[in-house]
Amino acid sequence: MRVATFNVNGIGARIGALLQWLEETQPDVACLQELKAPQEKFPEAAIREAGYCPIWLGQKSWNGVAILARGVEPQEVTRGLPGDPSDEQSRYLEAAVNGILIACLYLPNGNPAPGPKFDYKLAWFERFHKRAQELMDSGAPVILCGDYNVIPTERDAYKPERWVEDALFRPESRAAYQKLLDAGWLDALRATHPDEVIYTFYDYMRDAYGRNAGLRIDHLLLSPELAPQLKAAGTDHAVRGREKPSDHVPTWVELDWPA
DNA sequence: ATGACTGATGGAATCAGA
Repeated sequence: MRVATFNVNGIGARIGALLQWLEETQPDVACLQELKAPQEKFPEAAIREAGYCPIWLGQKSWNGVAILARGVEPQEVTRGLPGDPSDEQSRYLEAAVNGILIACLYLPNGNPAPGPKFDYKLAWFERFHKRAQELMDSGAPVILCGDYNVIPTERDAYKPERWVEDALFRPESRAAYQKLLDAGWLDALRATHPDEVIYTFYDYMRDAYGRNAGLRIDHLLLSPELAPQLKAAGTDHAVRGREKPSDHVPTWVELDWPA
């Protein structure tokens, strides 16, 4: 079973590239972030024609997440990150697919830091810690995947010294990510590629992709129950080099699990 | 420190992204 995550940076602008990628790689589950579309503008028909059943949480202009399952309806578990009813940003969805609990997240960017946006990021992270622990305690096989907006370590940035003051790389952000790993979640890409330079984001500006000036900020974290089933993980790097690409690269895990 | 790119909104210029 293959589970992928892809920050599409606008489902409207990216529908062609998304359908091509789905057709080529046939993930069993695809988690999408940054739909940048209101609920009613999600291209449900086109995605169903491609063989995928979607659930989604939209929002005008910004954010927005979706979970697509190939040939089966995702069973929605949670809509929106629990813990703050006043939070109106569409950044979190959970669904069960083939007996695996899939959490799709788009963690706040947090810049500029310090400031209210960084405070929101850290508060969001705390709520996420709480929810992640509940899921782990349930004993179910779980994948937490999406755009974490965290550069975990120095090897995950092309020039780490340029990011030390940035919300993606500040000590608070890294510590919050590390806390997940300490709790027992497995960073699937790093686990399967301990020393490799792997990036999942390239800025549109100054030919970042051509210079391989990237960041690794999209992550798939496996619960201890699921970790032994990890067979492979990687990125669909070439997708970033096509016409009208997202600035993020699709990222995936392959699990020894019946699809 | 700034700018360059891109998408959405709204129908120009601005915000947000990372």
